Amino acid sequence: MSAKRDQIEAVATRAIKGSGLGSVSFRTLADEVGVKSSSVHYHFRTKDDLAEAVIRRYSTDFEAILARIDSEHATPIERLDAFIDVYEAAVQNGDICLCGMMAAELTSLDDAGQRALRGYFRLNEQWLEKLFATSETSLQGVTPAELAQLFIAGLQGATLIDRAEG
Amino acid sequence: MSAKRDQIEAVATRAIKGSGLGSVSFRTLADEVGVKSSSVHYHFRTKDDLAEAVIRRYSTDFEAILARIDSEHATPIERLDAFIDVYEAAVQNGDICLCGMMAAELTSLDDAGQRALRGYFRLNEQWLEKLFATSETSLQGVTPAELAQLFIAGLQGATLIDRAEG
DNA sequence: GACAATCTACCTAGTGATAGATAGACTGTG
DNA sequence: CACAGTCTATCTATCACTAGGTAGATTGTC
Repeated sequence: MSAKRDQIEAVATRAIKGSGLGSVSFRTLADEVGVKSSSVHYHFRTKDDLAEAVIRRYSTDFEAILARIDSEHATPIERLDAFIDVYEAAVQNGDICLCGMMAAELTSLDDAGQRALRGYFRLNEQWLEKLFATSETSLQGVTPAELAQLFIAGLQGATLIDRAEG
Repeated sequence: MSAKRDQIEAVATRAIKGSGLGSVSFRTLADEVGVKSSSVHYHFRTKDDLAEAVIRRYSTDFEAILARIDSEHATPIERLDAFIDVYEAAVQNGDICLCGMMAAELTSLDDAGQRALRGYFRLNEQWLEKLFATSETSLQGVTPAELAQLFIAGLQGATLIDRAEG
């Protein structure tokens, strides 16, 4: 895993968060990193490859964050607080979840990209679902799975709309 | 307001809902309507103009829906149900809120477009806020305005993620 | 020398946008 | 009524530019 490849992924991630995959080109990417566009193609054969790699990286990074939360906090409530803090910190930072951004561009992703994106949301949901299941809190008739879905939907929607409204 | 212009707006709206403003071109739009791209430019001088017009139209259409809900339903609970039904029907229909879609593309909109988009979300929030304010239900320490924001964030996020997960 | 990484130089296809022309409907005036 | 002028809506043709992608030469390092 070369350093340049990492750098390209990082720059691409930031750019996509800012204005979506559609407005990120091999040329602008290359310029920012300081190489030629063909060099970007060397590391990521197609734009679909780039998109998938960026989602995968984001997903595994997030997985690590969840693991850290689990190890640092014991109770469900503390863990949930820590989870929300991650999203809130991003919003405060003017940052948007990469995958929330790309959910809007879903149809312009190839199969592998769509699968990777689904993986990220499932990762979120399953973690939250386990959390809600172990918690004694139970709202009338709402399953932990439903609650988990509701939760990330709220968070993702909030980050998007927050930026639109300021 | 010519019929062709209306038709172009309608086709553009559907296309943007499907895959965003970025993947809608004057040419594809023109082909679908059955005219030349220059004729689309006649009605909408720039792409920014087109985007703004589409958002405005969507917004006023939605305003009419809210007015109808107000006139057809008396109690806050019934009105809220009717509101949710609108979003749920859209999701069931494989449809995504135009403005939720464009919230992701916010930065590629010009000032007028961004203002129009903000207008849509404010329209939603203010309607919901008034609804929650008149309702006797009050969660501990949550203002009607906050509740309204939470609510559309959840709905918007849900429509986006629903499509990603199926 | 082999291999990884980067370059130069190019291609094809598509973009938003503009210029200039034209057919037909509308409008005001003598 | 008739005619001149004007407006609407569309066309053809083209612009300058950017997109993703590719072939082949060059460089540097083990």
